[in-house]
Amino acid sequence: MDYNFSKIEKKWQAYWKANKTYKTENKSEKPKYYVLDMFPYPSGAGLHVGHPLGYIASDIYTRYKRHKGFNVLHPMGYDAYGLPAEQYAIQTGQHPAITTEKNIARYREQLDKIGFSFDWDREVRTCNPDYYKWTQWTFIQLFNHYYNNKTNKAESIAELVKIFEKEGNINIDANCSETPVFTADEWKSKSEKQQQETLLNYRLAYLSDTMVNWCPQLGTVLANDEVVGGLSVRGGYAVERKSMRQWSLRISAYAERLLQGLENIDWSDSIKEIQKNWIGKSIGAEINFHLSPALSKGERDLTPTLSKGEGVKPRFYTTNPLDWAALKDNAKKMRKEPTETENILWQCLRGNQLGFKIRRQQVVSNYIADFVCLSKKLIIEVDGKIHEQQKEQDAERTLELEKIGFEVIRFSNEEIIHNIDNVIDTIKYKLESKVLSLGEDLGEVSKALSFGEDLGEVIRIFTTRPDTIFGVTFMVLCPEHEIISSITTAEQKEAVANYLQWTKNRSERERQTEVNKITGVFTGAYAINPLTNQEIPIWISDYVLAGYGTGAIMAVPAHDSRDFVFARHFGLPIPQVILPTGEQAEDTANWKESKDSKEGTCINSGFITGMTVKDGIKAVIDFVEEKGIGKRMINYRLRDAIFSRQRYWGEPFPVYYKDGMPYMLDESKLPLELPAVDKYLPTESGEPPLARAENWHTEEGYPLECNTMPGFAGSSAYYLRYMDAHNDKEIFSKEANAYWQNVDLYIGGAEHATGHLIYARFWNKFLFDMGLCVKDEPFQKLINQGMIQGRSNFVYRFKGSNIFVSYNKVIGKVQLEQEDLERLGTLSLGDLNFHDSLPPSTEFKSFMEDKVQAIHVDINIVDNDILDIEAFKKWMPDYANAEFILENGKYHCDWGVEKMSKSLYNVQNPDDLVVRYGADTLRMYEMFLGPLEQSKPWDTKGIEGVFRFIRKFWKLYHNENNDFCVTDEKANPQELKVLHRTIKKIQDDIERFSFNTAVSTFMICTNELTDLKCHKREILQPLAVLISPYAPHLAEELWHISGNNESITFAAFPQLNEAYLVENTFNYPISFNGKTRFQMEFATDIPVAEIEKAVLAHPDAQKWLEGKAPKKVIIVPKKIVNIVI
RNA sequence: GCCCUGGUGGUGGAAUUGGUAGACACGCAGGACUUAAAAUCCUGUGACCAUUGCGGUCGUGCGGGUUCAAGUCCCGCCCGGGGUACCA
Repeated sequence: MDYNFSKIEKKWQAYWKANKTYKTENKSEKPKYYVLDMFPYPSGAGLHVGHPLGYIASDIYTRYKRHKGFNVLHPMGYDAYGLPAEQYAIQTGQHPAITTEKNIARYREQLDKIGFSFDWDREVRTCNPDYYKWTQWTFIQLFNHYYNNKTNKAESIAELVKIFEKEGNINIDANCSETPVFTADEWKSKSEKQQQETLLNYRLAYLSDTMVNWCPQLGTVLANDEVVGGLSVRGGYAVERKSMRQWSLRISAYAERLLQGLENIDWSDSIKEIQKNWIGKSIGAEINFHLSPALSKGERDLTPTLSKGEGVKPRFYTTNPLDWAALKDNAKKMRKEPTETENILWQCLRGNQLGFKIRRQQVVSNYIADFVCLSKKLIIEVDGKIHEQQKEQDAERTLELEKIGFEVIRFSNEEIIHNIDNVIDTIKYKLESKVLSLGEDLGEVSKALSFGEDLGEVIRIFTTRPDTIFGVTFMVLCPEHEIISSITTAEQKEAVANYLQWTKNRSERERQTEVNKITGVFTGAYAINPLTNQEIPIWISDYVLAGYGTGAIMAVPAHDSRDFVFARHFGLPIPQVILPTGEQAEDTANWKESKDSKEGTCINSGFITGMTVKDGIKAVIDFVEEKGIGKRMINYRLRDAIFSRQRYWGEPFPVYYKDGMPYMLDESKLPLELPAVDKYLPTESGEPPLARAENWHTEEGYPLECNTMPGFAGSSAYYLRYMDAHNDKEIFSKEANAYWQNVDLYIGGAEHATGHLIYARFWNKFLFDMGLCVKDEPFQKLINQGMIQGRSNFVYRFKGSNIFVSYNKVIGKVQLEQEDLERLGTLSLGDLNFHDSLPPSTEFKSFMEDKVQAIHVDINIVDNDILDIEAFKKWMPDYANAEFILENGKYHCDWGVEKMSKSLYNVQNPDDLVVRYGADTLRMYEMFLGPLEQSKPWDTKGIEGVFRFIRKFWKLYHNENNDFCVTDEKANPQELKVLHRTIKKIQDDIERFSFNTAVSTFMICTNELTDLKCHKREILQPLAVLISPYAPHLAEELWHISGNNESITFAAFPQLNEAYLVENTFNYPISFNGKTRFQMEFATDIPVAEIEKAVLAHPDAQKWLEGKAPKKVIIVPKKIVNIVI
C-alpha cells in the first residue's frame, strides 16, 4: 500500500515514548498554557468512539499551542474510585483495585493508539494513596476552617475559638448552622464535647444529622446531583429520604461566590445557566406572620369572644402584630420603669385585688394604655404634667379607643398621690357597673393573658413576591414544620396526625411523580397577615418543602399556580391583587389557572395599590423592615454537599472519634490507607464495609470513621495536583501553581454541570481562600463536547414469520413484485393492490407498519445500510433460516439516531477503526463529523472520505511509485496563495475551536495543490506543520523524510503572509432587487462610479432593467452590486 | 411548566461582521481503467419547469416585519435535543 499508516503510527508512537517528547517542565521561558480533559472513570467496557472526541480536540489544541511557542501542560489520569468496580467486587469477591488496575491498562492501551500527546509522567489515579493523601489533607483543612461572612472567605477555626474565648459568638457573622448566642464565659464553661459540638456548626466539613438520599439497593447515601427524579443516577434504584449522621461540606457558604464567579469565566451559556439554576438564588423577603392570639398555645380555653362567637374562633385582640412590634419594647421598658404615681396605682390594682384582672402598659391598638381591664374593656390613664400640653392628642386618643369599644378614664398625678382611695373606688365602681352588650363581653379572664406579648408566636415565611401580600388568603407549612404540634387545635389533631403519617410514608418518588395530586390538612390555627390584619387559616401540605426558605409560605392563590390549585381544591378564596399589563380585572371564579405575572400593577392592595410589581415589592419590603417584622432575604437552592458514602471503594476519612465527637488525624498519619476487608458488604448491624476491617482504630484505640468519601472528592482538585504530581511534601508547590495558575482550556461532557464542575469550583475557592492557589476559578474556558449518538440499523420482519423485507419495499418506494406477494401468500396482506397503489401513499405506509416489526441489527454486519445477509443469518440462531424480500438483489436497512448502547447494537469501538484506517484518519474524522459542542450521530460511512483525503495528502509528497518527490523548486504565487489561505483559515478555525471546518480546509488545500501538481518544499514543509496537530503521525513522518531530525512537535507554526492573499480583481455578483443574476469581474481598486457605469452598460443588465431607469445602485466594494428597480 | 439549545439537499455539515445559500465530505447516477473485482480517476447531483440552446421559478421549520439586501436582525408560533422541577 502507498501510505502504510500502521507502520508509521507504531513507529512514531514508540519514538515519542522513548524520547519523552511530551514531558513538560514546570519552568520555562515560554508562556504557559494548560489544556485539560475531564479524566475518565475506567469502566470495564473500554473506550467507545464518543470518548476520544474531546481528547482529540484538546490534543489538537495542545499541539497547536506548542507550535505557537507555548509550554503546554496536557496531563491525563484516572477517576479510579467508583461504584461499578465495587459492585463487581461484591459479586465476584475480587478486590476493586485489581479490576480498576486492569481497566486502566486497557484504557491506556486504547489512548496510546490514538496518538495523544499527554505527559504521562504526571498521571494521577484517585485511588492511589500518594494521591488521596492530599484529598484527605484537604478534608482536614475544610474541617479546620469556617466561612466568615464579614471577610467573605474561609478562615481558621483556631482563630474562631480565640474569639469565642474573648467575646463569645455575638460578633461573629459566619455562614453556619443555627447556633444560639453565647458569651465568652458561657463558651469557657462548656465541656470539651459541647465545644466540639458547637464548632461543628461552623466547620466547612461538618458532621450532622441530615435528611439524606438513602439508596437501599446501593447501600449508600447519594448527593443531590446523583439523584434524578427520585432514582439513583447510577443503577436507577429508588431513593428515600432518611435522617442520618453524615459528613457534609458547607458549599452553601460559597453560593454567592459560585454564582458571581460565573460572570468572569468563558463557559457556554447553557452550562452557566444550569449552574445558576442549581445554585438557585432568589431574592425576596422573610416576613413574620403572628399567630392569631386566641389560638396561641395553652390559652384556647380562655378565648375571648368579642365578636359573633363562631365556636372557638376568636375575633379580637388588643393590637395587631405591626403595632405590637413597634411598641412592645417601649411597653416593656415602661413596665420596668414606672413613674412614681403609676407605681402607687399598680400596687393597688395588681393581682386581682379588685376582683378584676388589670394589666399595665398594655398595647391597645397603636397606643400603650397605662392600665387596662380587658374583660370590661376599661382603660385607666394616669396623666402627668405633660398632659396639659398634649390635651388634644389625648382627646383624640380617647376617641380612637372608644371607637373600638374601650372606655377611658383619667386620673392626674395629684389625685393618685393625695387621694388614692377615692381613685380606687372610682375604678372599682366602673368595673362592677359596666355591662357589655352581648357578644362584646370578653368573658372572665382569670389567668394572665398578655395579648400583645403572646402575639410573639410567629411563623416566618419566605416569599419572592412581597407585592402580593394583600392577596394572601392562607398559609401553608411543610409537614416537617416544628410549630405544627403546638398550634394544631383539638378538633384538627386527628386529621393533622393522619396527614403527617401519610406524607411520611409517601416516597420521594411518589411525591415527585404525583405532583398533580393535591393534598393538605387544616391545622385549625390562624395567622395574622401583618399588612391587612386579617386572619388566615394555616394549612399543612407537602407541596411546601422543608429544605427551602423557612418551610412555610404565604399562599397567594391568584398569582401562584400551586397555591391556586390548592385553593380551588379546598375552596379557599382567590382575590386578584396583580393586574398583568394590558389586562382588565376579572372574576377569579372564571380563571382556569393563576396569573403568575411578573409584570403588572398592584390592585386591591392597600398602600401599594397602583404601583408596579417592582415598586410594590420594594415598598412592602421597606415597610416590613421599618416595622421590624421582616427583612430582605436571599435564598439559595444549593444545599450542602453530603460527603459520606457507606461504601468500601473510596477515600477513607482521616477521622477518629473520641467521646462521640470527630477529630482529625495528625497530618503525619496521612495517608490513612484503605484497609483490607473480608467482604465488600455492610456488616450485619448495617455498618459500612470499613467496619469489617481489623484494627480499624488509632494507635490510642479510638475508632476510625467507617464511611468513605464520595466520587467527587478525588476529582475536585486533580487539576491542581497535575501541576506538581509527585510532590510528597505538599499538595503542590507554590512555584508550580504560580507558573501554571489555572486551566486555560477544559474539555469535557456537560453532564458534570451540577456535580464535578460545581464541587471543583468550590474546592478551588476554598484553597484560594487558604492562599494555596492563585486563581479563584479553576477552569477559565470550558468546552462541552457534544454526545456522539449511535446510528442504529433496522431490519423489517413480517410479523409471525421469518421473512425480512427490504426497507424501500416497506415504505412503498420500491414496489413489491408479484413473486414477493406469492411468497407472502400465507400472510394475508389484505385487499390493497400494491401495483396500483404506488407510488407510496400514507395508506400503504400505515398498512405496512401494522404488518412488519422493526428489529435492531448489529451495525457491524451492515455496510452503507446494505445488510450482509450471510452474516445476518449467522448472527443469531433465530435468523439462520431467515428469508428475504430484496430490492435489486440487496437488502436495504432502515436507520435511526439513538444513544450509543450495546443493547441497540450500534456501538463503535475506536480500536477497530484504528486498525482499518489508522489513528490519524480516526482523529480527523471525529473532528470532521461536525461542530465539537454539538451532539451528532456517529456514522462510519463518512470515514472513507477522510481516509481518501489523507492518502491524497500523502501523494502530494510522493510520486506514483510511492517515492518521496518533494523538490526545492521555487513556489509560484498561485501555490503560495493556496498555502497562505490555508494557514489563515486553519489558524482562525483552531482559535475558535471549529475543527470540522479546519478539516474541510485541508481537503480543499490538498485538492488545489493536487490540481496544481505542486510538489515543492516551500509549500509542503509548512503544510506538514499545519496538519501536525490533526494527523501527528503522518506529519511527523513527512517531516522526517523531508530531512528534519527533530520532532515536528516543536516546529514553529507557519507565519501567515497576507501579501500572498492580495487579490487584484473581484468577481462581483450583480443582483437586481437582491436577486443575483450574473457576475462581472472588476479590479479591486476601480472607483465605484466606474463599476456602476460598466454594470449598467452590460447587455444582461439592460435585459433585467427592461428599459427602466434604476432607482438606486448599491455597490459594496469587494462584496456585491445591487440594482434597485 | 420554566430555562438553555438547535431546526439548511437523500446524509454529516459550510456560509466567522446582514452581501452570490448548499463549501467540503458521504451517498447516489453515469463514464474511464480492468478478463473481473477492489482501488483510482472523470462528470453530474436542492426541488420544480424548460431542455435544442439560452434559461426561468421556488427554496434555510411556519407566519409576519425591518432592510437596497435576511439562513443571519426583530415579533409571534411549531418541532427536536438538553437541563430542571411543587424552590414559594
